Amino acid sequence: MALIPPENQSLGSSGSDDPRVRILSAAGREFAEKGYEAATVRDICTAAGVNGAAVNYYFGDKQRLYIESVKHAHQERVRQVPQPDWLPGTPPEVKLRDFVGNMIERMLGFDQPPWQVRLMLREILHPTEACRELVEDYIRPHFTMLVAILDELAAGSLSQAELRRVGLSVVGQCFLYRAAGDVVGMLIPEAEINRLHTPEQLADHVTALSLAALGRAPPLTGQPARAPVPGSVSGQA
Amino acid sequence: MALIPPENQSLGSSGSDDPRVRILSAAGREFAEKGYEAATVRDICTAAGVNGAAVNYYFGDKQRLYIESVKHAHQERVRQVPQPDWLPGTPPEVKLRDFVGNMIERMLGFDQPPWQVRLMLREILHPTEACRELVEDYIRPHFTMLVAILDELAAGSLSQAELRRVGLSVVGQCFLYRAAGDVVGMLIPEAEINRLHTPEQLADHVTALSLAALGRAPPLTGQPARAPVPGSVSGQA
DNA sequence: ACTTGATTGAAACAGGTGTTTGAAACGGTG
DNA sequence: CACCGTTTCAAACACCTGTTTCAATCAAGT
Repeated sequence: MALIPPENQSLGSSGSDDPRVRILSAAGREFAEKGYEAATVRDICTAAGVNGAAVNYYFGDKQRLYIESVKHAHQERVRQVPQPDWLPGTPPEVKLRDFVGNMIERMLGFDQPPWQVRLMLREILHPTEACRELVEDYIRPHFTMLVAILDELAAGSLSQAELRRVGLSVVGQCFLYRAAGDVVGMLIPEAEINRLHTPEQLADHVTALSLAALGRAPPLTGQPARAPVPGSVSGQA
Repeated sequence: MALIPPENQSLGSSGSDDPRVRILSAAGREFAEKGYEAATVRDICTAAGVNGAAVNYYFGDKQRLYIESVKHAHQERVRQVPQPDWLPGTPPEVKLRDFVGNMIERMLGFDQPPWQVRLMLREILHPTEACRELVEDYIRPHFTMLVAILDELAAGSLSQAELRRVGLSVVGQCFLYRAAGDVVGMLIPEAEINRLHTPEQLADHVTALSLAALGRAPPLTGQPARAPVPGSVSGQA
């Protein structure tokens, strides 16, 4: 009766011989596609090529298997797409473009397995126990980096709270394409999607819009900023 | 054997006497909270105060009940928060602020039951059969209206494709708060959430940022637009 | 009051779920 | 080889699911 599963693997081998990682990988795919309830332990084991009792042997529980698979996918993702790193003195405009491009590539990149992001997306939309770890280890560092870039761009003229709001605006623009990609595909003509909504084009668009909003690039219309219409916005406290 | 359920209700009575709407309402709440698979017909019937066979009697199927409950929630939502309508000659800046405020209120408004939006959100993230109807009846008209407002703001200097991209940027900023609200709550200090992330403040922020990006309001930093740094963005074809 | 149709009710059904069991196979070590 | 803990396997176990059944109940219509 070895209830405590062994931990002594030489690691690194994300191949196919270790039943643990085979189960984790299959579980991630299955959970991402069907959700927690609809994904069955039997299907996962079949896909992993192991016996139905293996998941309980190695993970004890379906719930703990789910949490482990989320963390596994997250770790794989971090390994695949490392955070960008810049030489000192790099202009913040370039940093923003790199950051946005990196985020979009990580969200939409076609050369990477999509199920890992889908799995994390589920966790973001409907948080469970695994979410807090995901935020602290993965999302918060990225967001902090984005806020720092925006701080450089604003040159101290915006408070931390305002910077965070702008950061959420940048993230939101990218996030929509991943989370509501199917609906976006219904709203935009297909030909336009293929031509103008590539990861590169989207990164350019989001960056250009954000820089223009911060006054670090010309407005999208090309026109100079006009005084706002009398009875309109700008109703801040 | 009346397999075809009766349709002849005098309508309007969203009260509690009609078992049909009682089931639809309970089903919407349940589906929104737990998802399609995890929500059980038994719990729905218990919550609705009807017998377990009623859902099959009135809707025939769990799946058809789900579709009907999505449509029901959507119709309720449209009734509760009608689209804004403006007098001719209203400045587009005001229209944009109204539109964004309306969208955020519909997504985040605290005075309304959140389960309807949660249900539609599930459908957007993981579309099923009910999604297409949702897009055509509900989302596309709103998006078309937004694009028209942006067209006014751009004064013809942007193509339809560019306008659509800007529109998605506007929607994405709002969408993030609804879809990833829990994660946003983890990233932003709680005091800041309560003070600066009210629907009103968010609408002001999104509008100001978007107008600034279009050159119809001063940049967020207050600084005028500067020429972009040499080797940076703007790498459009 | 009687009939007729629509609705409700409690119980049962067939199927699939996560999980457990106990024995068989494996792989080193004395 | 015999021994050992570790790992695999097929089968079974409760349990819960959506759905059906069929008798009881209700609300007019005549």
